[in-house]
Amino acid sequence: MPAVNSQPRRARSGNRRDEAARLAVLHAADDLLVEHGFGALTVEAIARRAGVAKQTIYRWWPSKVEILLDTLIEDSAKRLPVPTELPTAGSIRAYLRDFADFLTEDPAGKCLLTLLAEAQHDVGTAARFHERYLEPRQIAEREMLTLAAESGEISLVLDPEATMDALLGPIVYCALTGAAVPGDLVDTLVETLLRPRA
Amino acid sequence: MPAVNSQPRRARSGNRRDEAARLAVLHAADDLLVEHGFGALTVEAIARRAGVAKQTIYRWWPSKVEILLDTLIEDSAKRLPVPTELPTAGSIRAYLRDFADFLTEDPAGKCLLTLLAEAQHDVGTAARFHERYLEPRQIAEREMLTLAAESGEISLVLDPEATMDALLGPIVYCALTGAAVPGDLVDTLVETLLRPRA
Amino acid sequence: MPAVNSQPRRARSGNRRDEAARLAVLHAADDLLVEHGFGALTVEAIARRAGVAKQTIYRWWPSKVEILLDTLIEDSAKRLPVPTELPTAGSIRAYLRDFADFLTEDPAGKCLLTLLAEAQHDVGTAARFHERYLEPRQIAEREMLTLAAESGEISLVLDPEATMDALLGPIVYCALTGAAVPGDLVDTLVETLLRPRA
Amino acid sequence: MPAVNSQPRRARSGNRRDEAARLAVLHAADDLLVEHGFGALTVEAIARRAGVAKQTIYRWWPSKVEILLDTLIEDSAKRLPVPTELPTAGSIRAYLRDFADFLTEDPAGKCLLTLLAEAQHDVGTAARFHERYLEPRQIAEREMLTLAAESGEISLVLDPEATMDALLGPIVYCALTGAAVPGDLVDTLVETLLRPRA
DNA sequence: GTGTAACCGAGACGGTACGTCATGTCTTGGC
DNA sequence: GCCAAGACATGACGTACCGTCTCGGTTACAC
Repeated sequence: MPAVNSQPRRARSGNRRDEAARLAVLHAADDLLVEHGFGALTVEAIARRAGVAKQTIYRWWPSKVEILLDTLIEDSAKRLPVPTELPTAGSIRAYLRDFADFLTEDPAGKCLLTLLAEAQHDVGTAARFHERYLEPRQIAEREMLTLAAESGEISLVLDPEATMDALLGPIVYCALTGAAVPGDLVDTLVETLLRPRA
Repeated sequence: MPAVNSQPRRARSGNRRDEAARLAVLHAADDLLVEHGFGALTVEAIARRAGVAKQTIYRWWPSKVEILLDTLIEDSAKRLPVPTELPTAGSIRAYLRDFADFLTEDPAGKCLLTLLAEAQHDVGTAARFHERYLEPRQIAEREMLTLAAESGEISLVLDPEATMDALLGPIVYCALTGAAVPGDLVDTLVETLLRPRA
Repeated sequence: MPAVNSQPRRARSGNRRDEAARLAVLHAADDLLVEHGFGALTVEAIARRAGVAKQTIYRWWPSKVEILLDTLIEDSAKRLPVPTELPTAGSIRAYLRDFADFLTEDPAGKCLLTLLAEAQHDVGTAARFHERYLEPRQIAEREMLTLAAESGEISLVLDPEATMDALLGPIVYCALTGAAVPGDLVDTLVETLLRPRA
Repeated sequence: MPAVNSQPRRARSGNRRDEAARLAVLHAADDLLVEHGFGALTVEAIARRAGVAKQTIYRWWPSKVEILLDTLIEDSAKRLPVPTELPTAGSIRAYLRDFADFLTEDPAGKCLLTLLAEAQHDVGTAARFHERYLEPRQIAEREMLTLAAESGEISLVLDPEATMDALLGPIVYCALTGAAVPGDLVDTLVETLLRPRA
């Protein structure tokens, strides 16, 4: 199926950026990634699938990694907001469980794992991934922990940064190795590292 | 530089496999990976660097991933043995610290991260990586925990598998994100998840 | 020497075929053939010599044989037209002498011999060589003989096809064996097989 | 079918040349040539087919061309002797007809055409082909014509060399272009160029 | 209205690497 | 010393993508 969806697509907007093309590229990239893996995610394949010229991709994205980053950032803002307003042990636990589900079930989770992987292969990817995704999220997560600690909801054993590594690390590691995240793992870590009130 | 090292190389033994070529390929692959990253790790570049014909590589390895696996398995048997003989909380903690050093400092650690990453991109790689590296190691690690628990050295809060995920996950996650592994993180996790005697 | 010649080469016309590249390939192929023989005529060498990417060759020609056919057809239309307008014994004799010179001296003659040879090695080549070069030319040659006979210029002893075989065969055979075509051979054959008027 | 024929082949003769291997190579080469064409005639394929090691071929023949030459020389001595004892117009005509049959029907004729073709591609082959096959035969053929002329059996219009070119050329040309040799062509040429007695 | 400028699809181009095949040389070990 | 077996360095094969480039065609905005 080459193009996007039914409508005539003749909304081509002259000298403005074509939003339909932008979405077609984003969806094509994600579809290819989920269906055939990163190996099949070539710019030519994306262009083919999206019904778009290769040049249109290169005009707007410096690399296919940036396409995935766009997808990831949009999707994880929607699907996985960091609870920074009055966070409690409960909302943090829920966030971690959502994160586990996101990684193992959502197409955009595949996207995150892929970018984390590609960042190991290429320093440019690593830099952009940190800059655009990882660091903003880590800042929000640390704020979440700090606020919860200040409001007395939790009591940290380690500093916020190490705590988040200890909480997220096992989830990411399970996802990377294809294992399910053990249910009581998250609970136990929350219990021992956050020491929730009461 | 065609590498190899000093000795006359005339150990090429007729219709037997050339051990010098095998080592040259392994070292060339590791060197290229460390120096220029996975992107520069092409079969042609390995052959060039090793002073070996491309066909010689394809004769013995089905893919460059398998070359890295060979390197990883040999090196991590040497550098990172799982302490399965009379394990104690101390030896387990030492193992985890060695693991963190291995990942962040050793060339072969780069190799492990690369394979873990490439396994996200390609299901074949994932299968081989699990089969040849991850599962044998996980079995040994679970045995380590079980023996230590049975001998009363430690007392597990979670089952062995989840425990290892909780211990290794943060270390791997830090390595993947380029962060140093916080020193007290390992200690705290050992303390709370293994509950060492006395 | 990447060849091409003086003009700015910026005639590359977007998504249209690059005529400069086409000519560079044709000339590179012919040059290599004449200088180093068919054995050195690899697609890679042609690409190198023409200053062109290998894929550009494969995009337009299914094989190096087809490149030679293109050269041969263009050159022999220029250098060796079949005299089909009011042919006489004299013009036919001149055609045969031109043919002998073409085979033994012209670079494109080398091309014809090479294709005739390669047609012995490969049935696909044989088919294309007949289809694109040999048959059209044979048709023209038979027409030449028929017209000359009908206008009373010559009187055939054998049918046109056998006559052409008897006339061309010795010339081709001499060229194949590296011998000069004896001067009186052509004359004698014309005399005895065409029986010119007066 | 890897090997040659039934008998145990265990006549392998220690430090003398293995005649069975020699014949196996010759036959394998000819079979491959006839069955799959010159393109499939690789040294590896010959070795495989003959059940012989590659080195055994390289030990005795400098190239696959020399293998074909061996076959051709043996076969054409048997199948196509030049009638140099009391040649007549009739025996010469018979020789030409045999030659036509040999070229178009006999496996060894395929061999001759192939060598003639390969000689166009490679100067080394051309030299060896002339030296070992073509020149000895041309000498015998000229002697045939000279003897017949001296004994008054025929009367030459052209010198012997040009005459043989004129007689053989059309036959070879027809074979090369895949055409049948017209029956009356040989007769007419014999009639006009040899002018048989009475 | 009519340039004109930026977008778009299409796709040719010079490259690099892929994985395969045949070359001719070499060495082992058996006979 | 010959042989089967087969590893080796070399280099061409034909394919897939890379990222750059021009072409022609299509709006949308400025004049």
